[in-house]
Amino acid sequence: MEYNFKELEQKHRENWQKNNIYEVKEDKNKPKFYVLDMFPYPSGAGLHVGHPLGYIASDIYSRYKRLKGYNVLHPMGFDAFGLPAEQYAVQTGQHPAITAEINIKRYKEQLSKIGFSYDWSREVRTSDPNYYKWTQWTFLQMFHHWFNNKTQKAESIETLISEFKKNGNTQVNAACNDIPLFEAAVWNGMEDDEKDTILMNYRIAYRANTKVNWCPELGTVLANDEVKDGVSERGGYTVIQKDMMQWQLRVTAYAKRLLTGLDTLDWSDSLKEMQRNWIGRSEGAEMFFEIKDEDDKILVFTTRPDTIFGATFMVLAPESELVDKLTKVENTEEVDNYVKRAKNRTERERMADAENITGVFTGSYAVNPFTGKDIPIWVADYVLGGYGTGAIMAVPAHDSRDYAFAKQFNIEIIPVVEGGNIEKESYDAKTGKMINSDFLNGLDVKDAVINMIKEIETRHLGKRKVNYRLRDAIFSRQRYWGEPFPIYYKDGKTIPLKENELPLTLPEINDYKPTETGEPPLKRAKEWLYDGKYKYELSTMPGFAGSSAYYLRYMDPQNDKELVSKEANEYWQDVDLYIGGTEHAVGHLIYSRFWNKFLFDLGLIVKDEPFKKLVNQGMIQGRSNFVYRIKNSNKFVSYNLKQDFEVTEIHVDVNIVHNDILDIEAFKKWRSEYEDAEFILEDDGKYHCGYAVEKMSKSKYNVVNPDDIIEEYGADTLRLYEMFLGPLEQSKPWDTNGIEGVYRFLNKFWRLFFNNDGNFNLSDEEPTKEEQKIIHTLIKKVGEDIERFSFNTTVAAYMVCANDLAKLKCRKRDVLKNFLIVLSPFAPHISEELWQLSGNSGFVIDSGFPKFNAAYLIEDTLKYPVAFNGKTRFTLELPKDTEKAEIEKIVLSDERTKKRLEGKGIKKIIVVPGRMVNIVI
RNA sequence: GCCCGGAUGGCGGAAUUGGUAGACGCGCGGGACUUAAAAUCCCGUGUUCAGUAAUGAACGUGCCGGUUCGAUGCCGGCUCCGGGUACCA
Repeated sequence: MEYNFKELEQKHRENWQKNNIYEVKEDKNKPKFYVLDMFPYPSGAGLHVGHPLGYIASDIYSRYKRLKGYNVLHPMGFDAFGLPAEQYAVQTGQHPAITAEINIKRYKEQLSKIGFSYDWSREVRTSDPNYYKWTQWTFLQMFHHWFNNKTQKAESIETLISEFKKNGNTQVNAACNDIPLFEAAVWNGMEDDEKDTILMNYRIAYRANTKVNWCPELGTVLANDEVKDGVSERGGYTVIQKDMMQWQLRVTAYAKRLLTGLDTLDWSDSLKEMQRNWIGRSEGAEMFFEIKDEDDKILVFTTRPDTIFGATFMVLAPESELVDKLTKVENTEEVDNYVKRAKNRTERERMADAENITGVFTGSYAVNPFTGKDIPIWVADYVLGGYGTGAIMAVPAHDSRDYAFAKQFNIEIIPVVEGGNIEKESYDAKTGKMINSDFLNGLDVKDAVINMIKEIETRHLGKRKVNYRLRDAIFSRQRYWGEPFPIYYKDGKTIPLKENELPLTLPEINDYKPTETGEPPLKRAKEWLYDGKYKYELSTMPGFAGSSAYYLRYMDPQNDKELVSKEANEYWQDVDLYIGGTEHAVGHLIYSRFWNKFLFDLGLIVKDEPFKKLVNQGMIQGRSNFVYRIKNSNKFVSYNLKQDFEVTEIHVDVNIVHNDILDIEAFKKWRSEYEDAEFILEDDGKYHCGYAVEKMSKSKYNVVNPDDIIEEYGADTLRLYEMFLGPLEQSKPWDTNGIEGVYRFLNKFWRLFFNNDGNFNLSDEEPTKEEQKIIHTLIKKVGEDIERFSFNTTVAAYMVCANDLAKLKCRKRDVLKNFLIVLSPFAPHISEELWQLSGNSGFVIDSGFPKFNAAYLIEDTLKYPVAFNGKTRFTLELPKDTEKAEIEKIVLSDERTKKRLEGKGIKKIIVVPGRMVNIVI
């Protein structure tokens, strides 16, 4: 019987589905295990061979855990809101819901062929009103809560109101916007809309004026993580800074918890580091500098309070409110021009221009509170409005940017830390002894910082302060294809919908472009009003809204009363294993953690962190092939002969190249222009192509479609080969050439179950000791390797085992049963077929992982490598329990040792029992 | 610039704790079976040198240096590649 993968794979997939074997329910008798993939955004292009890598890995782990007796939750769904479907809608007028539906269908088709063990009954789609009802609901909760810094928790806005009634806001320590203090009497005397305005400054979901990344081409704002190098991540369009009224989420309130929480997670160091950098905690002091002859003060943040004695000037960001106040009449024109120019520049221009040092003097002076000296106040764009206080004290001797500025404008440079040579450059290191610094002189930098902060606090100049780089998340998008805000506006007031009014569904419109006046597309929905009268919020939520809590929804996807029921959440708790790409390191993975912590504060879920362990699969790169056309001709020269000609390198479709040999006939048919192409071949009569590893993309003709691989080799081969390519977390190129190897292995494995006449035939004989050793080595290795996500070596172990058993012509039922079970996480179809042919009942996934028996692996003898000066020269087989002295004796009496020792004395001999022998001569 | 990874045969990669470097697979070379091909099976395959040969020797994990009886792995200094991030005070 042949290994007919096509037939058997389809048969079993249908059978699995018919029997719902991947559906799971809460089961208190079994330990739970939750394995999650980052759900895909279904694009029009479909899957290429790089996409399923992580899905295959998580599927293997899920199946393995299930074999080990766990109740495994392994769901899949679709992130269906988003920009590409909307842009397609703008171009063609096709409703994005239709585009999304088509793409999802295609994705599901492709995914289903790979044989994943998803519980599709739990599928979620972010664009489904029954799903986004809960996205809107969570938003409302954020609207109704504030963050108490004292308890480090979100609390109901009602607690805040009753506190205002009693004491005003004087004793409240909240994560909030800048707001003046007021007493209870003032609060109680306010009109309702005044109160609303005040409260808006405290809400976790709040609406405020802020500087945003505005992308004119896309007609929408973007979050910081959606902007890369000053252009939009999607599309690469210019992004400018603009002030706008926007909904925002107070992620910054959670900065501390987001940071400390990282220590409890089993994530890669690089990923944690990325999050730490993004959160950007820096410790220092905030302090005031008095203005000379004025009543005003400048508040600055510094991480180097120890260097205040070297602060010889101050710099304001062009955006700073102080600029106008502090600019002297005679400097007004110059400063205004400078500020105007700075404001009109895009992020990108500012970055490109970073080496150009610019700035203008305001005419005002501040007083250095420690030296008493007057120091000039400048405006320069190297100080950012959005970080710290938008103003700095500049210490040119110990900050490279201040140094460059001082050199440019001839400002005094006073060294206050011993170390560098400030003639040439600033000395930025935080080590050395203080000088020129009065009471700090002689102290180390570390101690000087502590002493200085103490002094600043005693003299009431300022206080210790921790600053974060993290910004609140801008939550409005001026687009159509997203979740509507459950908010309407009435008489200037912002009113949330009630829970029973959810979901607020997206209305139909006839044109998906922004309006002529630049308002969001929802403006076109004329009849879309609350109670027929009041305007809804017209912007929609960003992409990360729907993906921030989908892992909770999978626990209880059909619940229409709650986001997730208490029972379901208490059972499934959190994600034990999350697999996905690193591109979400600072976007989705920060927002999700924030979202989760918020829901945790409300007591709705039991875990503070959503993703216990996270594994980032590496990118699968493309492997492109090239042909070389001789210039001004239609003649192509083979790779190794091309140096004799002037040639153009041309990408050629990898699907018509095999082992870098071009299929010339297929090439001629590929493009009409190549129909009459001529070729200069090598001695072997073949055309050899060049190759390069680059990103997989259509334009490089190196895209490989998993459907084609499955058609030719089957899903099991695809699954094994994707894992065999290399370590999961590493980037590696896809090269279809190697796939024959795993395909051969599966055929070999198949043949183990058949006799010479090709009939299925297993023997019920007792396995020999040798056979037991082979299979138990495999059982041990597979368990260990899967646990540490070393899937490429697992595949190697299967091959070794199959080779060994084939050599022994072993057809023992006992042995092969274990083999097919341990293979089943990687190759579920073939395993299922052989499981059933072997006469077993049920499905292989419920068979239970075989128990490893160490007794079969015990050896009577050990092979000792004998090394001379650390280089192994021969090996010696000795009984396992040979004593150290005995080993030494045997080694020394060996002929080969004697030969090596001729004329030389032994300096030392090292014997490590059970390991090796090393002789130093 | 800063932070985090990485570099091993012609290629993808293995070596789990400092103990036989190159598992497994691809490719390549040779052979068996076959009228032939495919499939399958067997042998060889890091480099260099010596030898008719069996075999033997030297070198070898990006580079330079160190620790150690012993280093792909640890330490110091570089080079190159990938990723992240940036006038963040």
